Formats: sequence, structure tokens, C-alpha cells
Amino acid sequence: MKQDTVEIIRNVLEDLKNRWGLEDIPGIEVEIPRNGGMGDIATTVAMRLAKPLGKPPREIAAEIVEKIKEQEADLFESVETAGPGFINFRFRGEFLCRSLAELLRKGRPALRTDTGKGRRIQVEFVSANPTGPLHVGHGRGAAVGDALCNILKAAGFDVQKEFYINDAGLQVRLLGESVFARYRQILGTGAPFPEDGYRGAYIESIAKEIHDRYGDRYRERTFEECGEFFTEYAYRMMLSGIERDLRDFGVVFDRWQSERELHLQGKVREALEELRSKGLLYEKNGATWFRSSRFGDDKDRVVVKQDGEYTYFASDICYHKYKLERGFDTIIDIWGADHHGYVPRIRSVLEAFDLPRDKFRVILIQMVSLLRHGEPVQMSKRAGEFITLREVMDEVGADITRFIFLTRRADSHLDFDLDIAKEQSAENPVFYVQYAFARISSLFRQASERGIRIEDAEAGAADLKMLAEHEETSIIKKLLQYIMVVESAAHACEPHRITYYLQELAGMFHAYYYKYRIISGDDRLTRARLALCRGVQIVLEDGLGLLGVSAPEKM
RNA sequence: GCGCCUGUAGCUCAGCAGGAUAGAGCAACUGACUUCUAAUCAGUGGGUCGGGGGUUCGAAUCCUCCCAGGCGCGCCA
Repeated sequence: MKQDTVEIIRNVLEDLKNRWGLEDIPGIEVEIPRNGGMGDIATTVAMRLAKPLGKPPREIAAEIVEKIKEQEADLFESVETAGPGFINFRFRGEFLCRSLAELLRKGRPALRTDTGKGRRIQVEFVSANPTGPLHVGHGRGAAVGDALCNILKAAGFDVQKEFYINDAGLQVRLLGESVFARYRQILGTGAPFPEDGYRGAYIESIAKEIHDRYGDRYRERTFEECGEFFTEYAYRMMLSGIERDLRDFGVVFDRWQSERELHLQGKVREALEELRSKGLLYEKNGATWFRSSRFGDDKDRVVVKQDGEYTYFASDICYHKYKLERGFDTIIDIWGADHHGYVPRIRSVLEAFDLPRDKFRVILIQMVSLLRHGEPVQMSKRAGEFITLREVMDEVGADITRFIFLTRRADSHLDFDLDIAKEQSAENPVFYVQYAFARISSLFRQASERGIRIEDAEAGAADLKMLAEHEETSIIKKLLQYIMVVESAAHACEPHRITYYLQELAGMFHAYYYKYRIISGDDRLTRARLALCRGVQIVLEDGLGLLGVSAPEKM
């Protein structure tokens, strides 16, 4: 729908270019008019041409319309100028039927586009420290990141999903110390608990597990002697737990990048050497600094501490450089919004390496506030009291959780009410969309008893011209908009646009279903309507798939 | 103090890469189940898009100042 229209406009502008003495054709933007009465699709190109041509937009629009009418009479029922210089297009019924038939014949592959042109995008998300279980905020990042990747793939990008593991440095060591202390407590030979140690119950259960397997083997040892064992053991446990939680949440990464590996492979040192050779490192107060302030950061940053240890920023310098060296056209980082101060720092790194800054995008995920009975659930990470993603999944289910995470823009706060999430009420939009899918499945179950199969709806046997009700043409048009929605969601990196679209489509279907009889005494009409329902079902299934939410046949 | 995000209907939020008369759900009120799943549908009311200035054919959208809320601002991660 979009491509057809844009192509036609482009051809016409190509013709008019010389008459106008125009150098370049501007980007042709089409949009869906807010008010359906205005048309099916509209372009603002005449208004954009007003300035370069020095002519009133309506006049330009009129010229374009005339030309389109000469050349493309069969696609559009009407093409007209409107308002300040819009050109509104209305498609012929035959075009809509043809498009629906194509969707039915090809199925979900018809919903893919190639706007990404196979460009390689890497999305790094979750990347939770392996020092504790995933909490709800991580879950939101996982849902957004995974859906975004699905959307980018659907829009024709070549996508890699990566989890960056902060397995070097102080925090994992602190994890090991915490477990060690709990282990000693089990033995009754209390070791001092580290001041900033991890206090969650999961620490005790790891200690217990070590005790069950190894008994008092480490009774007489100090942490200096056996810390590596405890750290390694605990970290492995945490990481596999994270992986398991993510898998059960429907998120599987293509690649897990270990920070420690970057150090061991000497990549961190190499990256810093490169900066040094560019004259961008200097020594001060016994530490090594990076001149990030030259590239828009607030101040310079330490990369090697006084004690000789690398900072996390040092590995991040290396990591982001390394990611771009792996040949991605774009790298997207998804961070918790509390890390936003880090953005200019990483940008400064890319500039320092002469890497284009527009190759790097950050999506910030705002906080999730968990509510129960409308009251905030108290959480204290320090005391180890926080609601884990696992608990939420167990309580309300992965589908609902994912959907709710995707009902807001990433950068707005989200109140997640566990009670409402569990309720199967109208306040819960997941069911609304899934129910539309299940209803259609049910229709086909009934139809099969009458000898009409789902394959019949797909084969193009139905006479789609019978879909003459305005609700029916509206639904077809809505189906054809899906690709545009996917493209815009990919472009803006905003998965929630799919969520909203699905709710709208489901709403149109529910209203249609209620008003009209799908399976009736009229066999031809029945087949045509089932074909339309099948179209809706294909798009709903695809959209839910992008969000990582299941499409149940029965509810 | 500096920076980032947010501010749209009573509530929760959409509003797409400036576009046409700013939308949805919930809540409130009216109605619809002997009929393909009522987890549904039809309808009514509800707005100074936080405020002021600016950019232009045109601003909820871009710029600027102010106000309010959240979050950051370590040789922590």
C-alpha cells in the first residue's frame, strides 16, 4: 500500500522535475490520515515543495494530482488535494481485494519488508550484573529489547542480540565474598559479612548448596585462599539462573560477551593503547585519564585507577569499539534510565575512534513501579528485598508481563499493578487482543464442521468483492497498514506502536464480529468473511509474535 | 548548581521522520447475551496538550525561558 503509492508519486515527480526546474526530489512521506473520511493515505510532498519551488502548495498539489490521474487511474478511486496542500488517495476496492488475497496466499511472509536492506544491527540489552536474579526492571528491558529485535528483523534488518556480562571487577568478587560469609555462617565459624555485600536470600541458598556438595572443605580457609572458587561458583549459578529466567520469559540471546574475556584477550589494553597513540590519555594523580571532555563529555574520565585496576569505563571503551569493529551498521544499547549519564561518555569514545556517532543509539528504559492493590510494593535492593522477574512471571504469567511492559513508551514510567495484571478484565489489554485471535480460531473450528477449512480461506477461492460493508473495507485497510506500523516501529525503535496497533485491530474485529454474522446461510458470503477473518488472524498472530506474546486458539 | 527524561480528559496513557476537527482504555452514566466465545459490543459526557515567548503556510510535536515531578552527576558498578 505504502510502496505502491510512494512509487507512483516518485514517478510523477520525476516527470514534473524538469518542467519545474527542480534538482532533487524530496523524500516522499506518506501517512495515514487521522480522519478516515479524508482518504486512505496522504502525502505532504506538495507542501514540502512549496519553498524550493516558490509556489503555493495547493497549486503544486493540483499539478501532481492531474499527472497521477493521467497515469494511474486503475489503482485509486480518487486522488484529490485538500486542506493546505495535502494529496489524499483513496484506493479502489479491487486493489484492496487484491492486497488481501495476496496476504492470504503468502501468509505472514507477506508482512515482511526490506526497508532494512539487510543492514546489520546489534542490540545489546538486559546485561544485568551476574550478582543477583533479574528484577522487574530487567524484565522490561528484556521485553523491549526482544520485541525491538523482532521488529527490526521484520523490517529487513540483520539483527544480533547480545548480552554483555560484567563478570570482571569488584562486584562479582563481592558476590563471592558474600557467599563465602554465608557459608561460614552455616559452619558456625562466622566470617564478617562484607559491608556492601549482597544480602538476598539467594546468597544463602548458594552457600547452602556449596555446603551440601563440599561439606566443610573450606572451613579452615580464608577468602584469599578460596575466594576464586566461591566467586566462580556463585557467578556461574547466577548467570545460568539469568539465562533460565530469560528463556522462560521468551528471550534467547545470540551471543553472550564476557567482559573478562575482553581483558584476557588483551583487547582492553589495545583499545587504551590506541587512545594513547592519539594523545587522548594522560596521567594525573597516579591514575590514567581519557580526554572525553574533548568530545562533549562533562569531564575527563579515569580509565586506570591509582591501584592499577581498570575502571568499568575502560572495558566499555573497548567493548563499544569492538562491537563496531565487528561490522555492524548500527549498535543499539538498551539501558536503565538511571544510566543516562553514561551516554555522552560512550559517544565521546566513538568520536575518539573516529567512528560516526549516529551508528550508536541508546534506548533508555524508565523505572517500573510495582503495585499491589494500588499500593507500591516496597523494594530495597540493599536489603536484598526486591521482586524478581521470576516471581512476576510465576504470578501473572510471561505473556501478560511482556505485553504490559510494551504498553508504554520505553522512556515513560510504568506502574505495573500485579492485581490488575492477573485480572482477566477489560482493563487488561492482553486478553482483548488474544481474545480476538481465539474467536477467529473458534470460527474456523465451527466452519470446518460445515466443510470449510482454513486453507479455503487462504487459497483465494473466496469472492472477496462480497466484502462490501464499510467495516470490512476498513478492516482490510487496517491490515494493509500493518507493514507501515512495523516500519515506523523499527525506525523509531518503539515496539509499543505494535501493541497499540494490535489493540486497534482487535477492536475493529470485535465490533465487526458483534455486528455481522460471519458464518451464515449464505455460503459465498461466509467464505468471503472467513477469508477476511483469516487476514485479521494472520496479522494478529504476526504482531503478537513480534511482541513475544502467544496467540492462543482457545481462551 | 549542571545534565537527561517526563508533564495531553477524573485515572493510566497513545498521538508515527512538524500536518487537516487532539484520540484510546479505565472510571461515570444509558443500553445489548434463546443467535458464530459478553474476556464482547453500541452510545453519552469529559481538554487552556504544565506556563510564557519564538521559528513557519502549519506546532502537542522543533527552539528558548520558566514551573512541577523522576533520575543521574565517584579513581562505584
